[in-house]
Amino acid sequence: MPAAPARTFKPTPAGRRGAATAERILDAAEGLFAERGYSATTLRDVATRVGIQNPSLYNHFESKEALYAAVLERDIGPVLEALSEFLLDGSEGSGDPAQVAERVMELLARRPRLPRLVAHETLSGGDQLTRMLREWMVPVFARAHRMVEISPGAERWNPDQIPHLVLAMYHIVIGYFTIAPLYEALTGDDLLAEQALERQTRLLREIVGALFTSTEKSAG
Amino acid sequence: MPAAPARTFKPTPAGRRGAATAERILDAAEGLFAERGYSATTLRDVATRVGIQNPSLYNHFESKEALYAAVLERDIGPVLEALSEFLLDGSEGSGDPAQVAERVMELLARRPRLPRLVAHETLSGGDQLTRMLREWMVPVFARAHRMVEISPGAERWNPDQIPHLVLAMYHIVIGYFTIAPLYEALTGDDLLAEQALERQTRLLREIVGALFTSTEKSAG
DNA sequence: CCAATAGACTAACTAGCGCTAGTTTGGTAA
DNA sequence: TTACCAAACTAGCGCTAGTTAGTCTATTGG
Repeated sequence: MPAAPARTFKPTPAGRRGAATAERILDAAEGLFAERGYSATTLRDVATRVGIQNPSLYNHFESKEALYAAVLERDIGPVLEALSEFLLDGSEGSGDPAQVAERVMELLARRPRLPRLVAHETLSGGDQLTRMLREWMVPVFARAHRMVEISPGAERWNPDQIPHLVLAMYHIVIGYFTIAPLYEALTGDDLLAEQALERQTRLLREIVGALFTSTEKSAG
Repeated sequence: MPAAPARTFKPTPAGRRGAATAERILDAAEGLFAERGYSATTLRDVATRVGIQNPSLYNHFESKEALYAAVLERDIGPVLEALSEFLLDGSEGSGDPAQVAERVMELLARRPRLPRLVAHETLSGGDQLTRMLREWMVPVFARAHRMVEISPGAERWNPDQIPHLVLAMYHIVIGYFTIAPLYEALTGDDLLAEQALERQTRLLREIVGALFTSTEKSAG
């Protein structure tokens, strides 16, 4: 029996149809939190989107904060899991920045709202950032840092530039998903469409390739 | 009533000491809006930071929205002006992506809260983005797009990848300033310190150099 | 079949928001 | 000095937020 993860919220055991409603609530809340951020999202909006009255939310989550935490956990959990699995299992290219970047794009493309949630958090949560985010962010960046250090072409960079380089790659990826709604509003193009996502993945591959390869090209 | 009293026209719309207070209000509001975003910032917080009572704000700004608009305008205006001046006057390197990027870094380093304001806007303002932001964002991106098209090494990119490339550069720059407070909270390092800003500028120069140069190096 | 209960509802509370009204204060100019 | 007025203050209104209490209903296990 695998150890149950620390179930911090969910006051009610949630019966059969209750579990389904909880899921719908999470979907609605995810969308709204991703669009507007925590404080601009009201529970009445969430409830309306679900099609219930707002006090009914309390049958499934004990507070707005708990709902928010549940949304984050549901989204971040699988991504982190898949990512660290990919990184740890020593499968081909798990140490190659380009392939890691590609994998991240793949994972986020399936949860395109997560980057916006993270962006809202990193914007508003300067000091009091969600514990969850703190917990994964530091190790993930540390790992990326190490990966860059041992990548080909690392000698091009000053050691103290590597954190900046990692941040830059992070922002390219997160920023892309984050700006998608605005970009569509301004230009009409959907950055989350399959074609656009492919373009972005290809671009990312080329950028990483251009930055993490010794100046002479060594195709493999 | 006639009796138009001599009343020499006022140099400032607000009285002498009033103008100074308005400036302090703008400073305080800028900080809070940049930290927390619009809806998470209360006028009472702003007033407290200024050291006055919140109704006094209405002696200087007619509403929260007006205050917010004033903050944005005060920050964005000079940057846009300086930037378009640099781009239009045909000074050396005004068509060189690396130098433009450097100039942008310079401008933003002097107003490090502006990127956070913009980030909040682009995150929350999907549909109802501030008019101001809409007005500068599209032309700025269009100009960047054109610059990339005619830059050396443009043949490396598919035409439909160029918008993505521009976005990527945008996100590297904006993201850097945006994440600074969080980064400091997590690592203790201040990304807005002079040294760090220099490192970032150098990094940006190298990244742009690696991406916007024909594969063979042609130093000039 | 009935009692238990998950899960919806309505009603309403409290806190805090943006904002207004009316008053006081202190510097400036006649 | 005195009149004026920008700009501060205190008090509080109306509204909406998150949250709680209590009720009704329909599914379900014994």
